[in-house]
Amino acid sequence: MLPTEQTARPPRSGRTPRLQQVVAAAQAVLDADGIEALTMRRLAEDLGIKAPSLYKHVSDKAALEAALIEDALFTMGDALHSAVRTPGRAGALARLLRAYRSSSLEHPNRYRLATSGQLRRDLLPEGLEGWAGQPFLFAAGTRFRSQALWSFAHGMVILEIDDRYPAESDLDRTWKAGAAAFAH
Amino acid sequence: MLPTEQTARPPRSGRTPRLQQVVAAAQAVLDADGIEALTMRRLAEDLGIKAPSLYKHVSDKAALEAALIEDALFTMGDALHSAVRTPGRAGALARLLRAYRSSSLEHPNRYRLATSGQLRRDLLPEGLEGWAGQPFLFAAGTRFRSQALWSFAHGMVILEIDDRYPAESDLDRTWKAGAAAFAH
DNA sequence: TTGACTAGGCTAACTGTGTTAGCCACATCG
DNA sequence: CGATGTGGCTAACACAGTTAGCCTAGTCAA
Repeated sequence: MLPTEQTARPPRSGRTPRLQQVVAAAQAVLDADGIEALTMRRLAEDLGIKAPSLYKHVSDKAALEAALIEDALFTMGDALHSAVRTPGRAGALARLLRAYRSSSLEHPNRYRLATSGQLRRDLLPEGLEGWAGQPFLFAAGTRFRSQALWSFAHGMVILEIDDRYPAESDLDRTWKAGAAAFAH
Repeated sequence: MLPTEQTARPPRSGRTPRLQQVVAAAQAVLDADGIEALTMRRLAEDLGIKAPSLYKHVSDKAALEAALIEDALFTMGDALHSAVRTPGRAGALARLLRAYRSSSLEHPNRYRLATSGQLRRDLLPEGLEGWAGQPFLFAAGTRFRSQALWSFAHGMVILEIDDRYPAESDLDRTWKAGAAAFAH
């Protein structure tokens, strides 16, 4: 998600049907029980096979996670692009933030996987990150405001997912305060 | 780091001398080679003992990590408090952000450990988080602006640590853009 | 001085993790 | 018919955290 210059939506990586089933099962585990539950043995069991058989379809666990990250970035990127595109230019920033918040909190485990820790860019479609972050550049004007806005949005989401805000927090109002700050 | 009402600096947790040596060695591993290098066997080896002996001083690996997190939050909290206290109220926001950025990037592995993922609050001194985040409330005025500002700062730092910005990014200017947005 | 207790080490071993080597059954197709 | 590719299997390895049980040296009270 690095807002740079104009980038087209990159092509999805090719997957065999069986691999697609494996990735789908992995995503189900991730969504249901979190990344620490996503073990090769658990995944294999859900598929009705044994763990070593997974390596007929995936080279690594890292490659499997990269597939999940790819899907997450495509889904989120689509949501952000459509949020920024829809009506007119006015209000694009608010719509972008709403879309960012809702699409990330809808699948918190996917979001955390896709946006935390080091990213194996060599396992992802080239340009995917840049394309997904594109809407921020559109909504914020300059590159710097775009990155600052993204930092704010990511901070909000990841801190909420990781349960870092006090229980009594009114995060709606915090989002509004941030949006107001960046609205000029 | 949850800015709420006024909180005093909590007391450090008590540690036996030997435990303090263990924690210090763990911090050295963390700083040098990252959290994934911090294994019980590696830590024991650095101390010249065997892994099971560590359990004479620490109940869990989680408790060990909690000790590292505690130290990180105290260090960072002190830096933030002193940044906000120093001269006058004017410019407190800019000084706070500078202190946040520099003190976190000074020890990126500590910062990531302390601020990412679920926090075992039951293993930390009560009130530590709130005290450490206190300066944000002072600098931002309202609770909501405080949380939004913290989200921005955390997003900036963690995305830089995790290498999520494009290589050509001028993060100085991005920080300035964010600071300007929150300055009103 | 002796005995109890504590601190702090040790080895052996268990479970769960990712992963590899090597084998085997079946389908497809020249 | 036979070759080849697909997709399973078992056995096994290295390394993770962790536990049980044992041993040694020091401290300290009776």
